[in-house]
Amino acid sequence: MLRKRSYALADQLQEALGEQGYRTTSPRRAVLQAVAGQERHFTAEQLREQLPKVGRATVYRSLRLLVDSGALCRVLLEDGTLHYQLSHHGHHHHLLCVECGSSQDLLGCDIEEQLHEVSAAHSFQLSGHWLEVYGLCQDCQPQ
Amino acid sequence: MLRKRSYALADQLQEALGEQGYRTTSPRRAVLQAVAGQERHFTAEQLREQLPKVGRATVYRSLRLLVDSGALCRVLLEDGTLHYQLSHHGHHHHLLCVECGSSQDLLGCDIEEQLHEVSAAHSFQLSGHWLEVYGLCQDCQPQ
DNA sequence: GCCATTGTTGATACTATGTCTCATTCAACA
DNA sequence: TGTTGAATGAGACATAGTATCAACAATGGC
Repeated sequence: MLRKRSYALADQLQEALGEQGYRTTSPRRAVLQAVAGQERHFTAEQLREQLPKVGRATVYRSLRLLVDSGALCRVLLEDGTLHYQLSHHGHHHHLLCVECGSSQDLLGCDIEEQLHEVSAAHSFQLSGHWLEVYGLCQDCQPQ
Repeated sequence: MLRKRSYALADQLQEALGEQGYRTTSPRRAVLQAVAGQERHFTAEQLREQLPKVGRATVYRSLRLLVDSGALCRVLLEDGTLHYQLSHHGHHHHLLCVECGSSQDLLGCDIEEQLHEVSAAHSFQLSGHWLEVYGLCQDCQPQ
């Protein structure tokens, strides 16, 4: 079931890359399947460990492709390490649990709007931003 | 004038570290003076180039001390590089100009409050966050 | 199906940005 | 002034990538 979904997702990613003119190669497919099978955010090296037959450079290149195409997003953990995560929505932020490492997408928030206002007040023309939120998810809070 | 202010600032930083039980050593003083003389955010390596006689490890250790003590804050640029910057205020965020590299502190904004609300709505117990804002400062905007 | 084109791969070297180790030095205090 | 433990610095190590380039292979035209 999960596996089935992973394959479907991998195919979908593959197709998206195809539409952008990228070729379908077997290392690429392996990376996509591994990415599609991740249940939470992961590092490039973690992914690489799961793909011993794929070259390091290829793993990194594929990750970059996926980030550029919007299928993956980068997540900055509190310890400064960069992780990757499947991105189902457009631009969004993460609620990262510092205890169990889970992450929730932060939706329905008008932070952007507020940033625009504050920027305008500083005569600053906003073009982008980076936001990560750290804390404890419901399951990790003391009752 | 600037130089005078730098020295005063360096002394102030030194004193702050002293109060926390750290010793006054000459490499440390050199780092503090270099930090105090920076006009904008800088990388560890940039600082190190200005201190050829101080060991690499010492520069990094001093930077960490200053960040921990709150005198410096880390700034994540849009290209992913980590810079440091004198921190006059408590917790705050930066408006970073992607053109000229200047940065303004983001004050008078109730992002934190809003984050608390949104987190609560997700049953998430917020403990910290990281926010950087990118764009064009007033001087770099096409009139 | 075969070939030519050109994107892709992977081994490896390199870069950037730190941290760790440990023998030596030196600031602070008695 | 002597003692002691904190601090230093040279250099090894770690992490997270990027660059190079010869070899390979996916795709499209024939």
